[in-house]
Amino acid sequence: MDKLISSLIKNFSLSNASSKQLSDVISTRTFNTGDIFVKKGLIESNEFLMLEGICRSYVIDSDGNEITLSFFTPNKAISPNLTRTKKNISILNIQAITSVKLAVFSSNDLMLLMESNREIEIWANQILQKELTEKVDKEIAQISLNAKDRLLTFRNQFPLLENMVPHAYIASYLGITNVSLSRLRRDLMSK
Amino acid sequence: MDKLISSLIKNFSLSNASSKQLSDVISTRTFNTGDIFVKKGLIESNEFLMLEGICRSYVIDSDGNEITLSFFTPNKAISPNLTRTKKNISILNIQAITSVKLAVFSSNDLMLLMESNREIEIWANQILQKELTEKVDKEIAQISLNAKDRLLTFRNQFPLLENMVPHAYIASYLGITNVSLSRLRRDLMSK
DNA sequence: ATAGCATTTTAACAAATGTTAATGACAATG
DNA sequence: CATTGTCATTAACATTTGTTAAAATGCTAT
Repeated sequence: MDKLISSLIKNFSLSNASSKQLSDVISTRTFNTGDIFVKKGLIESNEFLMLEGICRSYVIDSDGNEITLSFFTPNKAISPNLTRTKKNISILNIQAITSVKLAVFSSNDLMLLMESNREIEIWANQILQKELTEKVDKEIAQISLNAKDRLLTFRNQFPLLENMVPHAYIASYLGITNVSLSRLRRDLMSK
Repeated sequence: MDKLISSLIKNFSLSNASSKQLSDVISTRTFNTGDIFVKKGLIESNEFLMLEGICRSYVIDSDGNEITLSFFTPNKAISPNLTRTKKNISILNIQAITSVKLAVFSSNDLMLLMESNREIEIWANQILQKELTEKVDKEIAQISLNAKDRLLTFRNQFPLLENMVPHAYIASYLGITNVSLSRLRRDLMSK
């Protein structure tokens, strides 16, 4: 548990004291490649911090296709519960796409800590606002950039992902087909 | 102010008592067509409820084009402050696209009321969650539907808007050009 | 009413992206 | 080490969407 505390301090920018408080309500969990640990339609009341591995959130569209909404990499928070539930029911799925290690704590415990610890309150609100501005940025990119520029933006944001996760996940994240992604990769190669 | 209270009760599903409490911190404001009353980069700490007219939120992309992110119609809340600011600075613009009448109150007043009145707390959280799920729905539509189906979805969601606001606003909301919108309108006519 | 301006539509063509199907690369398995 | 299955690439063609420019329409202020 010592390692968790130092990781919170170093990678999630929390003070020593706040990390200790948080660690009291945190447990760590591991999942295997492919595990879906948040499921659309089920009650969900936890928060997650990425320690190791890669995850994605996704939904199924009206044609039955999976659409990746976000990727999560180490030392980032997974979207706050508030932004991915409706009446405590999850509106999306979250899947481990490598083996992953997560810090897990209940939204309720976090709420209590936020009330008693100003630093944790600020920290949690920063995570929430980051999530929201990322959503706006993604929306603007999706509307104003063509597929090639969206891929370049993606590569910039997630330099390692393209070689680590199935391209189908990336294609749906970019709003294009697998075939188009492959074509863009070739076009960008030759330069 | 009586009219405001009855509007809150009827159109925003608040109880009589809660409406009264809210109305104590609410003032109404009117704006003219074209007025930009929330500006990107400026401090912004108010919440808005739509009473009359139509508004939109928008940003300027890297090519200098305006991109409409949302439309707001009567008896709906404008996106909560939390979702459109970063460190209390607005990340987008909000503009009246007809003459509008709004109910305005400070985010801080709302926070205080939420702490003392459980019903208002639930009401405000519902507005926030609705905003967030709408964002996810929009993202899914943008990725998984072609332009024609996005237009049909838009018409379903805002039956009157297409005849009331400049098509350029709608086109950027749908992620297409004005010319494409006009073409789709013709294609859909002939059926 | 009309001149002037902004918006919408139309047309012709170019570019981007989707669709389908075949091929290639690679890892897992018997 | 052959076989199978999954994923990525390629090719050919179809469709959608973008671009540019001109024409039509609508709106506003004299």
